[in-house]
Amino acid sequence: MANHLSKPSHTTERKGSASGSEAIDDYLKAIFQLGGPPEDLVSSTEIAIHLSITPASVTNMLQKLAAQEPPLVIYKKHHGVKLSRSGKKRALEIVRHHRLIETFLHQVLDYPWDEVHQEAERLEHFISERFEERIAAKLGHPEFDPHGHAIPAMDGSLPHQQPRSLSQLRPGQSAKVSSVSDKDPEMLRYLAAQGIRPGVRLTLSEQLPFKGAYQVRIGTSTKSALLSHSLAEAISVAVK
Amino acid sequence: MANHLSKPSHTTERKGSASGSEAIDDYLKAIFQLGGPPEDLVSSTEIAIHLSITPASVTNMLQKLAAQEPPLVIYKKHHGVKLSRSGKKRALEIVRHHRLIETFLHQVLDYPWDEVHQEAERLEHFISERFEERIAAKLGHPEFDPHGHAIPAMDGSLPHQQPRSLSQLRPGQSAKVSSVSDKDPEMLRYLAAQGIRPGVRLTLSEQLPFKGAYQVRIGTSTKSALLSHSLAEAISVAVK
DNA sequence: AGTAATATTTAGTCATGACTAATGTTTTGG
DNA sequence: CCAAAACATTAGTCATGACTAAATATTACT
Repeated sequence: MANHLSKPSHTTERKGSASGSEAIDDYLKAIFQLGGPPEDLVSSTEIAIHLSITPASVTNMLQKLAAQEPPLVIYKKHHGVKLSRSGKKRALEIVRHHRLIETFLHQVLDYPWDEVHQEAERLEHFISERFEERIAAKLGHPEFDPHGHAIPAMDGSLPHQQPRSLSQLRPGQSAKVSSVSDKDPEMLRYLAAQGIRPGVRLTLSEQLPFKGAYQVRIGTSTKSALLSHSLAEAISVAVK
Repeated sequence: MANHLSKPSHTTERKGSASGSEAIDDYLKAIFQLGGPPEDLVSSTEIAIHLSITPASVTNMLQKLAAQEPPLVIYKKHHGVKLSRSGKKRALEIVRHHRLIETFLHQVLDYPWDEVHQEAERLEHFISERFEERIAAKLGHPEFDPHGHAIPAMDGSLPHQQPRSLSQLRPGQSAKVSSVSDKDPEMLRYLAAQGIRPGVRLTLSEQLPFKGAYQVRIGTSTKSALLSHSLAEAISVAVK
C-alpha cells in the first residue's frame, strides 16, 4: 500500500464550495451589521461585544483582514474599521445566505420564526452556491425573510430602506411594521403572541402609562399591546 | 461602554447544537466506514488515505480519541483502532445526518444523485437535532438514501445487511442492486445513464469479453452494460 | 531466523484564532 | 489643558489539527 498520499496539500485546498473561513465571515457580517451610515467606522469593542470575544482578539483579526489582498476592511488604527468594496460584497453574500436559510427553515421546514436565527447562524457558512440557488428557486426568489429583512440579491444589491424604529414615533402616529430584530427568541415569541409581525399596522396611543413604555393599537382591531423601550427599538417601521 | 464582556469563555461553550469538532466526526466516520466486520482494527494508513491526510496526523488524533472520557476508540498501538461503544454511537449519528441530508437534497431540492454526497459531507457536521428531526419528518422517515444505503435510526440501529459486491457474482447469476457507492460522481452519472440504480435487477452474462470486465443484463429488458472491475465492486447486490 | 521493506509513531513546526497582561492612545471632565 | 477613565494595541500564550523528518515497530522474504 502506497505510503505517499496523492495530495496532502491542506494549505492550498479550500473545502467544499464555501470559500472563506468561518471566523472571517463572522467579522465581516458583524461590521456590516454594526456600521449604520455607509461610511462610518465601527470600533473594536463594538465588534468584540457583538461576537462575544475580547477586543484584543478583534484588533488582531482586523489587521489581518486589512492585510488581505484585496483588503476586506479599511482599518484606521485606534479609530475603527469599515468594509472595503470586496468586504462588503462578501458580507452581503453571508447575509443573503443567512436570510435565505431563515426563510427556507420557516417556509419549507415549518420552523417557528423565533428558532430560525440560531440555525441559520451556523449553516450560513457552509452552504454552496448550488444550495443557495436551489432554495432560492424553491422559495420563488423571496425578497424578505420571516422577520421582514430584505434579502440581498446575488449581485449584492439591497433596497436600502431607511430604518426608523418604533421608538421614534410620535403619539398618535401610525406606521407599518417593516421588520423586527431576529436576535432574541423570547421577544419574537412575545411579538408573535401579540400579533405583531412585518406588514401589520401599529398606532402609537396618546397616553404613555409611564416613561419608557409604549402602548400601541394593533392593526384595525381594538387590541393593543404594551412595549418596553428595548422592544420598541427592536421594531422597524415605515411611516405611511 | 463596559470593557468587561459578559462571557468570553470560548473554552467551555459549544457552538450551536452540533456537539463535536468537525475533525473528530470525520475520523469516527472514516473508522466506521473502513471497519468491515464489527470487531477488526483499522490501520492509520487506511484512515490517512481515506481522509487525504498523513499517517502521522492520524496517529496523533487516534491517541486523543482514545484518551477522551469516555474513549471514542480502542487504540492498539501499531495495530490500529476500532470504535468504542460511544464512538460508534457518534459515528452513526453523523452517518444518519449524512444520509438524511442526501435524501433531502435529492427529494426536496431536486439535486441529481451524483451531487448530493459532496454537499452532505459538509453539512452533516453542522445541523441541529431539530433540523434532523424536521427533514426526517418531511421525508416520512425514510429508510434508505438515494444510493440505497440504510439510514441509521435515531437510536443508532442499522439493519446490518451483508454487503455482497456485484463483482462476486457467478456468470449467469442474477441479483438486485441494493446500493451503489456515492463517492464518485462520474461513476454515478454513468450508472444513471445505464439505468442502474437501487432496486434494479441485474444478471451477469455468461461471457466476459476480457478479464476484469463484467457484462450485465439490466432488468427484464434486453439492454446490457459493460462494467469495469472497480465499477462492479462499487455496486452492492442482494442475491434473490 | 535475520534483514529489507513497509507501516507506525515520536518529536518538533506551523497557521489559525482565541486568550491575558501590559502598554499606549483618545477622549472627557474638572 | 491636563489627568483620569475609557478604549485600543502589542506581546506573548494556548489549543487544535494539520505537516515533515527521524526513529521504531511489524511484516514479509530468502
